[in-house]
Amino acid sequence: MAHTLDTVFQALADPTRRRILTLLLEDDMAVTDVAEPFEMSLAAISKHLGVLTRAGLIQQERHGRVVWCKLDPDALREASVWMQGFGQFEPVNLEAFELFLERELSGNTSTEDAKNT
Amino acid sequence: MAHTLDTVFQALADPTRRRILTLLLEDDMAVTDVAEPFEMSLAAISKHLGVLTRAGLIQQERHGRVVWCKLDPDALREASVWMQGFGQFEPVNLEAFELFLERELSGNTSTEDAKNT
DNA sequence: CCCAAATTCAACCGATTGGTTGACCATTCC
DNA sequence: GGAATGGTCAACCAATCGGTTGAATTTGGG
Repeated sequence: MAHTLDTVFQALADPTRRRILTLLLEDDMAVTDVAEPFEMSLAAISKHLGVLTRAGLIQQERHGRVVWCKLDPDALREASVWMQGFGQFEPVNLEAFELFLERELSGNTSTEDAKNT
Repeated sequence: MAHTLDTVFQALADPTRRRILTLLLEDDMAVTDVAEPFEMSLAAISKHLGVLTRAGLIQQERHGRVVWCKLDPDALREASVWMQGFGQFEPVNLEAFELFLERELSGNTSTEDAKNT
């Protein structure tokens, strides 16, 4: 359970898998149809789909001998929340940078004994 | 752009690196200070910082013999934009993010504890 | 000048990744 | 029933990953 951020980001780190996601964005598809535009084996695509499923980014559902894949943005949303937080804190970080510069200019040895000439 | 989505997501896929980012969220730090809360070698942290730098998520600046690391959310924003394409998830709320941070900082990824003797 | 500190480099290790191929289940259809 | 279709499994491969240790490099200080 609980697809972690590790698995989500790991899943997103591969261009093939991201392309699969964009495919599924348009429509739900069977595994063979997902594989069609790619130049690799069906087994490889099947593996990629497994990674995406385990990451919680898609859902797979067997109907007869066809396995349907559909997007499930839950995990994506989770990761998105995590990422957006860093954008929010940007001004804070900028302040910290100024602090750092000040420290450097004054030759303070608070963190290190970094004394400039 | 040097940092592709591949490298950004790959960088984010490791819990140690995400924890480093949350550290740098608070303040800019020297490499040794970044490494301090972790239970792995300095060289390992140095490698992680290299990955983050190459992904464009942080910037490193040498001052004397100290290398300062500061957050650079540009690449993060880039990836975030990509994810936004996947749907109209609910607007990101900061509360959820802070909850997430809390969970990560206190609960930790269980890869390591025993920070203090 | 020499030592200590800060950081990286280099070689190495086991585990994982992304891909292949061929065999193997299921299911559908004639 | 038997063959074709849809998909996964298993073994294998080279490449990368995340970590280690030890040596090297650069800088600062007495």
